[in-house]
Amino acid sequence: MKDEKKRGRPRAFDAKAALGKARDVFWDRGFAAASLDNLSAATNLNRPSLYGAFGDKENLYLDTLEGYRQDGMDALSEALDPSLQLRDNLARVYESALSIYLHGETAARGCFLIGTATAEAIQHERVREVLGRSLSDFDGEIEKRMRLAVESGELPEGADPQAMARLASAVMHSLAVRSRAGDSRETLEAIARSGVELICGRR
Amino acid sequence: MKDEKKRGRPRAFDAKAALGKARDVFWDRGFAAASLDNLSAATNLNRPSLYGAFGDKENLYLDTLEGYRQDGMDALSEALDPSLQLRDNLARVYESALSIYLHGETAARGCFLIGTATAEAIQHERVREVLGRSLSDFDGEIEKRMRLAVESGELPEGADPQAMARLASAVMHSLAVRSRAGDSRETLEAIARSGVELICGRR
DNA sequence: GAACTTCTGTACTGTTTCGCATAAAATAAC
DNA sequence: GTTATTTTATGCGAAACAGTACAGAAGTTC
Repeated sequence: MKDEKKRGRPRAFDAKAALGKARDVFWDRGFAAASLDNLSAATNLNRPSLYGAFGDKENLYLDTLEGYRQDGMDALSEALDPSLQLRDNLARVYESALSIYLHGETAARGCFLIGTATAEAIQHERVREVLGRSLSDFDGEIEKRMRLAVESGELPEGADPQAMARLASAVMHSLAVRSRAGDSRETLEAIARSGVELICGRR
Repeated sequence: MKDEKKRGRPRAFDAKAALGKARDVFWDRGFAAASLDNLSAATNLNRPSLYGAFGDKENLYLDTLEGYRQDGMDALSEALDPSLQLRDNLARVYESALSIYLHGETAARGCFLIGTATAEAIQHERVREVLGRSLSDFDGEIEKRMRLAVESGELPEGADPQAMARLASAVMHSLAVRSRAGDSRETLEAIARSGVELICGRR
């Protein structure tokens, strides 16, 4: 499927790597403030190459958002390994999120989606669509794990898996915002810990 | 203090009203995508008047952020009336937030700070500062109420007021993001309700 | 090897951007 | 009324912007 040799001159760059570089530019500057010159410089691609591969700026941005969403869902599924306790699952979810948001302890970038797509969501319907879908997919994946936890007795019988999942997500949304606002790793880790405690009960 | 008649030609506009109009533009479009033409049209002010009154675009934006922060703190203090139960306090906080975020049921704008300042926080240090201060002031105000609740026995003795306050804020951060992502009022109200339940216990 | 197809680099276009220079208008102080 | 001071309106200007035309380069297919 993907190795059908297309004829004509082949690409001299790796589209996936270029998307990653472009994503970093959007992540730092937001969609509106990122210029095609910025993107061109970061990817080492001329504007015509960018257009040829990804379409216009909005399309390129949507592609980076979609990639981030996918990566996030993969990390989430991994963190929610049902052979572990729910409290460990949640702790892993937050830890994995923070490792992305804090980006190596130094510059805090927060969540790419919440940090940049939120701003564009009003004016750009397709951005709002990706953002909304990302949030609800995230909720849904956690909800599945919550449902298991109710069945297995990890959570009390009357607990509402959907509500619990949304609150677990809420803690992550808060980490996303706060890390971009400059909060320290210690503070964020403390919030994650107390979130786990509140949802799963004290050990 | 404020009525010292300055000489020279007096202003033909109400600066506070103009700030409100400018804030609406930033709220919809974000800082970077809002042009001075947009702002000038919305406020009915020429660009030189805007510059004279508020300085450059970033300064104007910072002023609108600061005003929003103030309004938010006022609304928060009012909602946290300590003669009511903590659970009613929180419910009022979320209700008041949603009334702003949803803006009359139709167009969901979310939170002005979280929806727009987050995007600029990396590149603009002064924006990050206002955002960080807003978040921590909010936490602090709720924490005061939580401390009272522990003293009065509304919360169990061992409860950590700071942690509880940050989690209460987290629910609001999530409402802020989700409303801008297009979630329905019903969904958001359900999340607010289960947040109150989780923090204050079932009735 | 010839023909065809696709990609890359340069350079361009027309628009939009922010911020300001300049001059006229409106008030206060004298 | 005159002068000083501040605000308005028009409109400029230099830079940045997104997107593309075009020509040459680098492959594939036959």
